[in-house]
Amino acid sequence: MSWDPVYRLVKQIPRGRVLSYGAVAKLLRLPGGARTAGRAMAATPTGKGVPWHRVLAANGKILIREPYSSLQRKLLESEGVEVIESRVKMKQYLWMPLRKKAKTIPKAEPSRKRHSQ
DNA sequence: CATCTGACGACCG
DNA sequence: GCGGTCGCCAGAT
Repeated sequence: MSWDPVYRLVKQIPRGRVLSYGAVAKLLRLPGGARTAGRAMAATPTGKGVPWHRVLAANGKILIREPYSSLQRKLLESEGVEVIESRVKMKQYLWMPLRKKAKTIPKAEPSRKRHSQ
């Protein structure tokens, strides 16, 4: 199975934004749904510039185990994505590829403004 | 070839 | 919000 389409999509996720496995599967119409997207990510080749850490569970939780979970969290936080108890606020960081009728960001941005807090 | 195992998610209690 | 079940399906054993 060629996961190329998956990696191509993931590469488009902007810094500081995330996508869920289910969303990836849906956008690409992967057979098998979210789990297939998960399989693709598990097979992600490192060093190809694929921001695999920007893909989370639908509820915003980091599902993978150590040591990758720690790395994922670290990478997300380095992009300004707040991770609390292995979880992020999907409502806030979820990204939607801008297509014809897609709305923009649900709410706010990763706050590239002040450092209040 | 038969089973098991997940980087999932919707559902239910 | 959390844990268990079920459907899904490609690789690994």
